[in-house]
Amino acid sequence: MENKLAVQLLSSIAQEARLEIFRLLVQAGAEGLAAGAIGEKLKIPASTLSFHLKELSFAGLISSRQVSRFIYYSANYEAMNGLLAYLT
Amino acid sequence: MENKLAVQLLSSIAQEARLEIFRLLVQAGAEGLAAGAIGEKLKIPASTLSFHLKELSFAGLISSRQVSRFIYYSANYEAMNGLLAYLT
DNA sequence: ACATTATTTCTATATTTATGGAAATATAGA
DNA sequence: TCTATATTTCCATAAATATAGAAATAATGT
Repeated sequence: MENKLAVQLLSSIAQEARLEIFRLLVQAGAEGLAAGAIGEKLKIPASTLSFHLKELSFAGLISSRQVSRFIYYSANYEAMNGLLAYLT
Repeated sequence: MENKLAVQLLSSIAQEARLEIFRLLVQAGAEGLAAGAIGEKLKIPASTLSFHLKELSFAGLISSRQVSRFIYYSANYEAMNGLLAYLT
């Protein structure tokens, strides 16, 4: 992994809301959680949440899939493991 | 470890210059490196470097000790390990 | 087609963080 | 004490990031 990529991954979770979101998604497991459920659980306004989800997605730490009108987000363990490996 | 503390640690290395500094100090081992040597190696102006070193110190990721006119900085492995543990 | 619900994009604004020159401070040798 | 060198603090400025309301888009069932 390269420095810049590592910084991107780190930046994406170096933020309270995003770290909470990520950890919540880790707990949620493979099925993940719909955006609305995340926002409700963490009390984050929809547009703010969307901004953070985009950041995490862009960094590759989470992925999403559409289920009817909902968009389910789930944690990407591999990306996180890659980061941990780089830091060690 | 608590969320806010983790964010603080993450923020301190979620920055290109600081991640480079930290990694350089990990390589340097227990003896560490003087501020000037770090700045020279990484081509960072003194005042900018000082700012970043303060950030890393504040987060507890590095520590410093004075040796004559030099200030040697070294990596704090424990802090990093604590962070990694939290993220896993 | 319409109404409903979920999510995102747009936009402005606020806040935080980074940068580096100049001046100040600290340490030590002559 | 004077001088040289190392590092930090001060300061202004620039750049990046976060926030959230309002409007737009998307998906679905009726």
